[in-house]
Amino acid sequence: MFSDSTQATEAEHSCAPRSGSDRIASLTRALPPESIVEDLAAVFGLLGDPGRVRLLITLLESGEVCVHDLAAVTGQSESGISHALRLLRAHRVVVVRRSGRSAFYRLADGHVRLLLDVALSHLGHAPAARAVRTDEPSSAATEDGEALT
Amino acid sequence: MFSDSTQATEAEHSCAPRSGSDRIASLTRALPPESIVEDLAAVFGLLGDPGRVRLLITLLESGEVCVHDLAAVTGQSESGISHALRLLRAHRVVVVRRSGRSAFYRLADGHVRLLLDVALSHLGHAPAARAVRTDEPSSAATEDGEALT
DNA sequence: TGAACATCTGAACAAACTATCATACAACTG
DNA sequence: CAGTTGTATGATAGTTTGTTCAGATGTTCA
Repeated sequence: MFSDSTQATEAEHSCAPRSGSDRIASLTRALPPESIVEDLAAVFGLLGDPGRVRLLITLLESGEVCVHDLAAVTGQSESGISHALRLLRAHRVVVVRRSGRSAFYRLADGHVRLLLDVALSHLGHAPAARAVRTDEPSSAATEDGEALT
Repeated sequence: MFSDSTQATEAEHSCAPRSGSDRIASLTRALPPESIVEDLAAVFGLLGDPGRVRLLITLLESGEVCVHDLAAVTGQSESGISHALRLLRAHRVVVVRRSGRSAFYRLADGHVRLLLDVALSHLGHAPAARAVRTDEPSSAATEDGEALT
């Protein structure tokens, strides 16, 4: 886990020249190696497309689905689904089981469910697909979120 | 949470005409509304860039950092950082506190930490920033992951 | 074997994004 | 007040990404 150091150097922080070159150095050192950062970004990037999100949620709900059905459910072309699955496969997000001329895909592990749930709770929506909690009205809209013009 | 229904209709699944139009219908119904899917994808998309990942990890480690220092730590231009922060702010991933001519940013909530940790554990790396386990050599490469040519 | 089927792949184009530069603005300093 | 500093913005060029089409591969069945 990333260490939880919310104490920072804020009080003495000047942000002007010499704001804390040692603090900058230690923060820089704390960054993971670039290869890991890139892997992280790549995995998140995979989830950064509505079509792939629908695809993954479908797999989440049903366990194992073939390409043809994934296309039907998510409303995308079978070619598009195949391309998407290829990317997801390469990053071990999904695994395939082939049987005859069909290919059945499922999630490789439980991480995706967790990621989607955490992101949903960030949005303020309840993490469930159907049981969407509409309480906790719009606490999110009262904050800072200026809608990019 | 998304319901965990790994039992599916797999046995009877034919994938040929009439593979289970009712199953397809029910899976389609189970998909969240498009607006939520798009919000989900948007948030993940924000994490799908190495520069923004470094930025967020820095905030994760230090609590509150000004734009100038974020640029120094993550090795990006101040303009680039400012653009990135604008996007993150719009999606309520970070919040800003202004003091004088400086702007101090911090994570809006704990979700980001969770997302990064889950994604890291998916990669098979230890979730820590510095304590990167280099054992478990390439167990990941033995699976299916065909490296896109 | 030949036709229908399920999936996969490569190439091409449009759309979206990133990085960069120049500049604008507000706040502090002298 | 003029100059400097920290941050924010707009526009642009260059790259990446998603989508689509055409076709390739491998499977089943008559």
